[in-house]
Amino acid sequence: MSNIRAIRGMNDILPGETPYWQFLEQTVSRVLGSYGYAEVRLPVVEQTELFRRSIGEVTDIVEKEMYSFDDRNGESLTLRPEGTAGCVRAAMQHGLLNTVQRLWYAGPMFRYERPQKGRQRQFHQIGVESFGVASADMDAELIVLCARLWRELGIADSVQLQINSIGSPASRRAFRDALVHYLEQHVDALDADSQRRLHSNPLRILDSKNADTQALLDAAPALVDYLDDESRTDFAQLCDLLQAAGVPYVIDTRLVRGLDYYNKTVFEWVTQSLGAQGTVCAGGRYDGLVAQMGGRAVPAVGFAMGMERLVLLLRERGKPRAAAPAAHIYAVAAGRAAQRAALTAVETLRDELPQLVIVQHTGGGSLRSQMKKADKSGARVALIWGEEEVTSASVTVKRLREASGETAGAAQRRVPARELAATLCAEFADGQSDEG
RNA sequence: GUGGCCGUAGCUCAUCAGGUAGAGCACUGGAUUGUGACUCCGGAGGUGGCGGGUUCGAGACCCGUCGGCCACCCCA
Repeated sequence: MSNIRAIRGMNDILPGETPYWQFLEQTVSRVLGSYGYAEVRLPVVEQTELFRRSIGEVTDIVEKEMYSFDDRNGESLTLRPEGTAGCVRAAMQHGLLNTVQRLWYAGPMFRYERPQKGRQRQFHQIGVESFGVASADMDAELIVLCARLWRELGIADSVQLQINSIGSPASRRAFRDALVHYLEQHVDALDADSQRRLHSNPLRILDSKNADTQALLDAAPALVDYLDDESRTDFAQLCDLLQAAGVPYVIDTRLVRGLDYYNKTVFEWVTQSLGAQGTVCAGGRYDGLVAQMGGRAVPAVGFAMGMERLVLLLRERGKPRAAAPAAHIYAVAAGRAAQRAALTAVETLRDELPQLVIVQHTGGGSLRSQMKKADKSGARVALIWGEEEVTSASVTVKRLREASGETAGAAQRRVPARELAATLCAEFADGQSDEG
């Protein structure tokens, strides 16, 4: 085996996997489309500055996880670590923000992290962003949309919704100061990671996994008590709408988000069945980001789903509905003349019966070995061309998966070439095209 | 960046007190010079992740390194 391997944390998605991805992509595209969201396709590379300014200088992503490099002209570029920044940039650049915009995108993101279950260096997200609506009914729309998506994907039982409000920047600042003030008096009781975060990113201490730290937080100032009136009423409205829509949720007052641009509503869909990386979808409001990037003040909400994590859930739930189609027909030919006849006949067949999956044997070999391939392809019918068929302008049609009990005589017959399409049409008329 | 576990054929794994590797599946040829599945016979495929050390001798022991998995951190 060659020394050249895929980069750590950047995985190949092989034929056994792609049906799950296709099912996911098709379902997402359909559901989002039905809510009036339009797909955008954005560059994978952006100016490094874009991410520094939007995600936040002191976040782990910007500090140590970005794949950055200098372009040939010396400009610093970065493989996007998340999608929102680029989406905002594109919307601003092309003047899409004069009206309400509902957008979505899907694609690879890059973060230099240690791989583990549900986490890799190149991973894929589906992002959904809404611009221009400040009220909580928009937040509700996004969450309800998620809930529908989980139902369509068949994983609704596996995920749980957690929501919170982190308030306006001003109220969060006030809370932050109070929290730091409180924790500074208990520094020694904090775990090492939380001590480090105390001044860099104190809000993150709230969702520390350390039990002692969590105990300490019980007596700490609570984010809820610092919320501004607007955040409070908007959050109440969101809860009310979710209730009306029948979407269950739990309020997690310690839920915060890692990226700087969030405000007000934040939410996460989490699962128990993915190990330590249980967040399958997360997002929130980011009303200040567009202005911060130099645009008008445009309110926005959005979220991102981790496709690898969703695929893991789909796999747990068994076969996807959009499986790769097994071959219906395998075409076999012995000899040069037969090969010519087979190729042209099969091409004609594809014109006449485009819904059939026809695999044409290539690579020669004995008829026997070709038939072995036919069997392994999973095809229900083999078409056989040999000398006799060529001279008599006919084809042998052989059933490979005869239901037990049927007469052996029906298993194989020779039909005139011009009747082939009609014969196969009848053969597959039951509509049961295939089963993996 | 830190920690734990692991690294033998394409895949799943085995072997032994340290004495130059084996099975199943998959692949392939044949048993039927025009026909698959079941069965039978044969074949190919491994520098035992890589490098060093101990030893008369190492896949098995030691060290290093690379890679994988999981966890911390962080996040989708």
